[in-house]
Amino acid sequence: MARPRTFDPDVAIEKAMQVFWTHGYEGASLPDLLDGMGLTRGSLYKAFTDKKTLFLKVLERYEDMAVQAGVTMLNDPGIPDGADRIMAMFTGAYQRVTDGDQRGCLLCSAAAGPSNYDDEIAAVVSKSLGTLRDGIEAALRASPKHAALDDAARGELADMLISQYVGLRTMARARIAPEMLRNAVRSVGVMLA
Amino acid sequence: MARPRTFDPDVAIEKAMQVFWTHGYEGASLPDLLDGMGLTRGSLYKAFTDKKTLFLKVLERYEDMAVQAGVTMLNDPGIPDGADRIMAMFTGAYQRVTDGDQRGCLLCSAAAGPSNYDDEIAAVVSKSLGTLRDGIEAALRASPKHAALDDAARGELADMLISQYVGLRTMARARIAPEMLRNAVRSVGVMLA
DNA sequence: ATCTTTAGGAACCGATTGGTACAATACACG
DNA sequence: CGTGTATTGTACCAATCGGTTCCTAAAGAT
Repeated sequence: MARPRTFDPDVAIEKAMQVFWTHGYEGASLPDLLDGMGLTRGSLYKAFTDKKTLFLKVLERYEDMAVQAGVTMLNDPGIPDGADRIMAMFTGAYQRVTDGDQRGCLLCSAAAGPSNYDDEIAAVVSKSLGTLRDGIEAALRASPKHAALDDAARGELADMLISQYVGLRTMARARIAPEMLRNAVRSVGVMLA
Repeated sequence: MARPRTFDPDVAIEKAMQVFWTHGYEGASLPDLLDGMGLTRGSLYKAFTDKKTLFLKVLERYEDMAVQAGVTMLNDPGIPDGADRIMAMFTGAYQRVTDGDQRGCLLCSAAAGPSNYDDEIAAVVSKSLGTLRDGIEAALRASPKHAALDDAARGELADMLISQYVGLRTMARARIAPEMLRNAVRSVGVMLA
């Protein structure tokens, strides 16, 4: 019909995700995004409406990617004990820091930032964190030690663990001493063991 | 010598703290601050140099106020068991949310935001979180159940608890369902009991 | 009363913010 | 081979950003 777009919206969102991840929502300027995405204003606004809409799309993508990866890990049948899967998630978070990634979690940064005054962003953040929480709960059910707990206690433990995860990744972004993060993870391991 | 200033720098910083607390560092504009502090540009820049310097002063004030209040609570001799003091801190954090304060923790927001690219801010954040962590560790020593732990294990537990606290308050800012926060706190209680 | 020193306030600064308008462009289809 | 249609890129927009300048008002010191 007409001139086709020369960029793939999916990879554009992927690139936008990287920009938001490092700079945060408010910290990422239009030039930052255009630069990182490799397109111009006209294309961006035509394809993604505006900055906030783009960010919401990025958050959805983050959910489809990072959150789902976490849930998959939490359901990994290759690790028989669900508690071990949870620990894999925590040690993975610590591993990221030692690998030099100190951007933390996009979701957690969004939680601490714009979600406080923007309902739509807050809703997406809540939903994604809920998804991860449910993954943790399912993993707990697949752990002999925690399968014995009653539903309420197990649910509360899942809530605590998701909160622990948010804290860990938030502190990672603040460049807290890595040993502190490692120790926290270790202590989670002791608790779950 | 000369004309004295008509405002108290201490209360000005206090007011600035409220503005930064609700809007975050990047989200708080100069007009926001001038409005909230009740003074004009000339006075602000004369007294506090610039926005970032003001924010650093605010963070110090936050440490002197909120963090020290936490540490005091963690050392409260009126509560014999240190674990109970820690629980008082966590239930207090939850209480804030049910009381309608969803601003979370200024320190945690700073951790998720500017501390990622600003060394000075990151340093103050780390220091304050470290202070709180040490308070938790001391409280653990004053808990019969945890006094028995070896130093390493107790220190790791303190690291985990401060991370838990950061996560809790970050999620509060994202307006996560309050029951989730309450459950997380409950689960911490189970763990420490 | 006068001098000195500083606070206060408003006008102003260039840079940057997110967003828009529009003309040039390039492809698909008749 | 036009022709229509959507994309693209650029120029531009008002508003706001954090910060500076400069003049006046005010008050303690002498």
